[in-house]
Amino acid sequence: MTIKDLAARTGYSVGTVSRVLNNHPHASKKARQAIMQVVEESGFQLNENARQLKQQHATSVLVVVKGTSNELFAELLTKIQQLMAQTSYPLIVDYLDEDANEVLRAVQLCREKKPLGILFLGGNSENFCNDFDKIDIPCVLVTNDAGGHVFANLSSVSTDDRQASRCAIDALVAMGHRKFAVVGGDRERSDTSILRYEGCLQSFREHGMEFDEDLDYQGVRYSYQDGYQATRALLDAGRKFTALFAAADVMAIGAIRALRDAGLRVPEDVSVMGFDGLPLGGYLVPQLSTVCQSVQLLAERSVSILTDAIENGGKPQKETVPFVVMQRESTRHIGE
Amino acid sequence: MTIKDLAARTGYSVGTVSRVLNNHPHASKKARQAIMQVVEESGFQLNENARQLKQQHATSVLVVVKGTSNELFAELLTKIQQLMAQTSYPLIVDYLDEDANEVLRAVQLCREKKPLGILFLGGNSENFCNDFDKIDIPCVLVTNDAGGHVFANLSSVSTDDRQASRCAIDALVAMGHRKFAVVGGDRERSDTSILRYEGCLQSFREHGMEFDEDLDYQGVRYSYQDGYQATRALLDAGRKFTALFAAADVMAIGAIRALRDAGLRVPEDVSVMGFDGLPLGGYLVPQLSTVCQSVQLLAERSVSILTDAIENGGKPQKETVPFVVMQRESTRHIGE
DNA sequence: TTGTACGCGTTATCAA
DNA sequence: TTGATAACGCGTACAA
Repeated sequence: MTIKDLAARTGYSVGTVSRVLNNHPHASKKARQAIMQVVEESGFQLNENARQLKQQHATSVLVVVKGTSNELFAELLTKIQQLMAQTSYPLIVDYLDEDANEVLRAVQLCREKKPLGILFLGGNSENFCNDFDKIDIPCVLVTNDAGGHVFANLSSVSTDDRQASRCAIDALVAMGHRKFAVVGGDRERSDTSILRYEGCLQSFREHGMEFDEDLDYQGVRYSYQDGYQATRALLDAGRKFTALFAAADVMAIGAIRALRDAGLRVPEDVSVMGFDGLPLGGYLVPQLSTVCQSVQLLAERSVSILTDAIENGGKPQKETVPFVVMQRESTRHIGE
Repeated sequence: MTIKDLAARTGYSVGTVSRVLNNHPHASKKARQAIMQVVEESGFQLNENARQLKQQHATSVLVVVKGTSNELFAELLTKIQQLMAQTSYPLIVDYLDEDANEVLRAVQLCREKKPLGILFLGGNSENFCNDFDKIDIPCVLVTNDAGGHVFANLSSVSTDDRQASRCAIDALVAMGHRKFAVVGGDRERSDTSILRYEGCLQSFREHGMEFDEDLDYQGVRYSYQDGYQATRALLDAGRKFTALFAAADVMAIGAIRALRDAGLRVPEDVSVMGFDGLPLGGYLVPQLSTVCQSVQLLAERSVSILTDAIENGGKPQKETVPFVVMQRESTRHIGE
């Protein structure tokens, strides 16, 4: 079934059929009705390949997800899909390994799929520096700040990671904690990890607290297992701390298990604070105290900025969305 | 950059260029070298749209994922991606809402993307009955049994859900439990839920135990929240039980929290057994006892069966993969 | 308002 | 082994 058949069946020409199908002007009401009638009946659909070959670009929006088992991104993606469902842009989702180069992948996908815009869920600054100039469609970096870049087609929507982790530490300090351990990401390669770490340091400094950057920090991957092992390493090294800050909820969960395996109770012996605000955290025993990112806002603003850029050539925005430090059961006040 | 340019640059014709690019015979070594040389230099890539328009089908495999926040499927997908990366088939992943019709969606995607085969992660028997005859490419239903269907292009790879949940209950009975509650899925609409429930009933019957199908069973969605609320409902209704079986780990986690909020300890007061074997379960306090599905085997067999069907016209298979009942910390022996 | 005809980049058929 | 050329299904300038 092609527009040719459709033309034959309705007595109109392919030109008219095409115009009707694309809602172009210059088609009579009568033609419109007659053609749409047959379309409904037959469930006809335009051939996307022919269409894109002709138009030289798709009508779709691409989502590049970095890291394949990331709860936060999964949630974000769900929200984004809901929002995009209200537009006419089909969504193409592409998953990458955590340490793959998302920008090069995007360049390739641009050639293949010719999307109208790209949403990056996670990303590495270095990759953007090196190769983003090869991309010329509107893009939004979600959960990462693009502040350092000057590209005319790159926006970003993120939580202020530095500020957020600083607040988290501040909150723990306010509860009387003075000795900390931090389980975070790779300080060399992950922008997010660097910012969250810097936030910690800033708070430590302001409160005049000691922190051994090598011994009290563990830079690992964002996973249950790495959170577990990092905490174990801290304990094995004999580090003493009353509070542990994990730069992601999944690591916090691994950390809690490691503490418990070492005979320590949470929060009685050690307070644990996570980062992200995954729904899961609210069902754990103890409920996880955490820095809650607003998935809703992150998704809404990203989609809004991207569609605006696509449709109206909107200028790139660098936005930050609010966060909340949630004190639940895995942290507690300790005596002076 | 098109094959025309490539032809011009190398002095050969588009025909020869196309043959070289597709590894067809009848192209001289010399031509091959000259052309590939320029391809390397320029990073040329064939236009996928033109290609598929001409060939009338893509070279890709489609994965239809039912339910957008399903940990098990997320894991499965990761494994599948790894396995497929070793083949030449690009993967197209499509997510659906839990109660959308995956078969109709697949029919639509077949028209749009013309894939070589489809992997269904989750699916509803009824939908397959009604509309699967509209699909004529090889398909594999993963985690669900297609035993009831006779389609010549539908395989399945799954855990024997009935048997598995029966074993889970058997294990709890062996630990001395006699009063049960079950938090499962919708018995009306989800095949998996029905099978897991039937497995429970079978074990109850064999051990001559009482179970009130209406009062001791909660049919809800597979989520933390629904697990929590279902358990709460059981407690509010005054049901007494020493063991709770949840048909999914996520529900078990919600259940444990609900028990604890009601002042009950796990496993001292109530033993809780989940289903799926998510990695997360091993890091919880208490570690979750569960029926562990083999994600590895599920993925391997599915991919293997699908590629065999695509490449060699292999006949449809209905396979079952082994499971393990893992006794960890959320279940315990109780006295007679 | 409608119809005709060309070209998008590729593959495949047929001659050479 | 190669080259010319006709499709594939669609959008659109141009003509009517």
